[in-house]
Amino acid sequence: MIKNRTKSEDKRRLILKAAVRLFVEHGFTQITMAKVAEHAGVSKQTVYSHFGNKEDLFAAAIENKCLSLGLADSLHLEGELKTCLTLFALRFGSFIIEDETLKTHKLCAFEANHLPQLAEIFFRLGPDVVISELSRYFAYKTEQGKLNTPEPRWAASQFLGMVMGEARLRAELNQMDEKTLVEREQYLLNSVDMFLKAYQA
Amino acid sequence: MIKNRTKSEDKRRLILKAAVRLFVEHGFTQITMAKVAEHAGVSKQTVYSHFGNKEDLFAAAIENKCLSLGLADSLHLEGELKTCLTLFALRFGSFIIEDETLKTHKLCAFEANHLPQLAEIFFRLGPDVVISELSRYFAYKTEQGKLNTPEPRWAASQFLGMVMGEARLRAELNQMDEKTLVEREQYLLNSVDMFLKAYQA
DNA sequence: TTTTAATTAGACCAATAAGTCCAGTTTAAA
DNA sequence: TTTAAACTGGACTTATTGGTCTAATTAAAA
Repeated sequence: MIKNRTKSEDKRRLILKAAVRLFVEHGFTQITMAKVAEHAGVSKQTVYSHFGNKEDLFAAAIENKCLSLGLADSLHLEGELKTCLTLFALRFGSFIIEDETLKTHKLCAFEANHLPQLAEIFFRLGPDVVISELSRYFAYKTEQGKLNTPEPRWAASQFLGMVMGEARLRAELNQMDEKTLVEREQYLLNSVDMFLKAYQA
Repeated sequence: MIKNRTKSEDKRRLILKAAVRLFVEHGFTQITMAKVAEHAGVSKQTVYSHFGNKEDLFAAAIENKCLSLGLADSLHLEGELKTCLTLFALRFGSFIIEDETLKTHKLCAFEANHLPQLAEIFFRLGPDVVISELSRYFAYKTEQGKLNTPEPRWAASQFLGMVMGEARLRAELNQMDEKTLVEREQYLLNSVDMFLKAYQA
């Protein structure tokens, strides 16, 4: 079997790295095991030694990708309320229209039907984290008397939905246009104002 | 060549119908031309006679599906403001978590990379219609003095985002849970209230 | 050094699928 | 009835791919 020898672990990392890049860019069916082996600079047999079959390799690759997307960077919810919401809106608003984020999301959503575990991983490491963190923050701010959100999870859901907005719909379908993009920052600031107008205590 | 003879047109419709059902359910790569022919009760050659190749058949099927999803049913924006928004939220909120709607959306988003025309069709017949109609309605209500939305398209974007909410994210990834589902109507009513609190004149 | 695990390159297998071809049959128009 | 278009079923070609097997090579541990 495979132990944690240095060389072997190196190969494993190379394979995973290549798999992540190729799968996220081109999807499950378009990528062959031979291509992964080639891009990893490794023989096909070695790929099969480390990851038993294509589906397992795919799942490992997606999980790895989800963890490395950098979602956490958007989640520093500290400081004064409005500043905090604004910062989150701008950061997370950029994050969700990034090419890598979108490709991963679309891939997981699409393959969700025949690989349920995949969608579960993505949801748990992605949307669920964000909604939960935001809920917690809103509950806290309500407790502090700064906000009035009796249902923090609903408020989180609403805020997230607004931050996505038209830009997210367009980006997902490769229909982003100049107008939506240059107006995006103003739109996000406006959404924060709108949210506070409805929920500020 | 193929004229508009009755029998021939019938066959064409049968093929398209089968293609729509199969492609939407299982995606592009999973469906073979032989399967389409079989489900349409037609020979493979006939499929190729009517639609030159697999990609053309796919595009035709998706366009057909987009037009028949029944989006328009959500778009009767008439009557008193709050009633109208509530009705829209409930109808559209249901529409976007329907299985057929989701499958079509995910398919188009996923195939958007290598079939750009497809994503364009979907965006034009789907999201774009909704945002535009809602914008128009908000502009009108602002003109009437009932709302105060200086940027109607932003407000539309925000309202749509809220209507999607957590349920949409979950449904897309097959992670719908009981709680989110039974609370959905209350959530949508709450979103209408929240929107009006921020934007009612 | 010896031995054992890991890797490699490439042949190989079985299955699948897009698209073509064709001889014979059905359909419908003239 | 004649004729031409449309359809059928199935064989066929060509190409791809997931996965296995093997003999030879390399690397590391004992």
